[in-house]
Amino acid sequence: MSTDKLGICGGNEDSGACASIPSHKSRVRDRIFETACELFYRHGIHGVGVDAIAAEAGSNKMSFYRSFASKDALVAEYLRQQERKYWAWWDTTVARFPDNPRRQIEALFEAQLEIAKSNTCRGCALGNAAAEITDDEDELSRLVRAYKERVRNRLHSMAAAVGARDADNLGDALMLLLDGGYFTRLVFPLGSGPICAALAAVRVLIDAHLPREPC
Amino acid sequence: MSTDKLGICGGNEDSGACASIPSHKSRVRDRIFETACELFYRHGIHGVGVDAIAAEAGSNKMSFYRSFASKDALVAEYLRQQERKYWAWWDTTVARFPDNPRRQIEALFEAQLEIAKSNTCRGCALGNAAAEITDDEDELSRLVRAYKERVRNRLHSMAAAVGARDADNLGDALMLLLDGGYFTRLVFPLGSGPICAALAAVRVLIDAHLPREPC
DNA sequence: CAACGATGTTACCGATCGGTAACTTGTTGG
DNA sequence: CCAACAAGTTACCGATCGGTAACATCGTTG
Repeated sequence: MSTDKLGICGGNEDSGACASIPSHKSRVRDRIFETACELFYRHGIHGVGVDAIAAEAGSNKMSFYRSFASKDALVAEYLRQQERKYWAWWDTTVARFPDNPRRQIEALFEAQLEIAKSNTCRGCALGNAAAEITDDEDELSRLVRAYKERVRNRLHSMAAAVGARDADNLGDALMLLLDGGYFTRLVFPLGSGPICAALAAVRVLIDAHLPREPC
Repeated sequence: MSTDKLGICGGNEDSGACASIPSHKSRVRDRIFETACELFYRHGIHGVGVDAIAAEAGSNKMSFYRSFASKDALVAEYLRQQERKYWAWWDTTVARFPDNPRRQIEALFEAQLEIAKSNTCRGCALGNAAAEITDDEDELSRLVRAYKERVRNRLHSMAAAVGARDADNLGDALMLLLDGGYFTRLVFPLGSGPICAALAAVRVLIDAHLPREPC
């Protein structure tokens, strides 16, 4: 119950491709970071302490603070990586259907459902963080807000590409279905929740926003 | 910045109608409880301590523990009241259109949007709690799960009443839109978020699930 | 007035939290 | 072989947390 990957993220590790980090001086750091990501996703940010992270990574608190300036810095890095992984998943999912915007949208919801069937899935990491980070206008809040706005913009673009009459309206509806799937997945187990109805709703909504051709 | 009501709940206080409580031995208790509900909703459950609740209510921790067995007991009562208020809001909203299931559904989303425009709205109290309560299979988790399942069942029933061919599928789609609205409201300010597109999507989905009549 | 119950006040407890200092171990490489 | 550095270890700090004990105050009621 430890080495399985995060639920909501696509896949590929960012091995080495992350800007100009001092190279391989960070074996322990990487171990701690991966452990922290798993624990944050599973038990929430408030629910995991620095001691627990270091211990679960087979290290200790002092080694943790040699690699991270503070817990907040770690959390910010966690959120940023979640977003990077999310967009990687999004891009590879969409790339399977170039020049077919409608299939791209459907593929996104198909892939979301597939991930939701994993028992390690606990919805959207960034969105869950939004429910925890309530206080001030700090960096964490801005991170989550910017992410959600990017999702919205992308859906608007895809709705426009599919030829919707009111692209923003269709994109917003798609976002409600997407986030509704993530949100309900927190409560409904495995593949039995309302998220199973998302793809059918997506198809209906796209059809309704297309210029008349049926009939 | 204190006496305004909760954002997501309809209205009416449960003045006196709550089973066989020892009557009026609880002036302080009520004050503390109301304060706790506001703070829990605004800052999350983990983000509010017993000291802060008692102080904000003009009392102190010792008086708190004379009225509540523990913080967990208070949280459970908070969640139960949120659900009671939610169903009261739901019932009064729906009751305005008896014998018209379609208008009932639309009215729910209209009322949700109206509440979402309030600046005190932070989405669904029970749902937000689900993102915080991650650990065990305790009472809080069961409370939230039971609530969400009741919402789903009600939407299934309403979809059946409206005459949908696949009522469960339509009800699930409605639930995705509903919870998507709550979830996105955590991040998007006031009435500018994707939730504004919910009602139009609801109408499209209902139409699509009705036995053919257009054309 | 006396007595009682409800409330406020202060001090405290043990646990946990984020964060730091000082020292030791172990590996690597010139 | 020895210097250098990464990592583990232990102990500690102040703050905060949920929760409790003991005592002071106040208002009501008989």
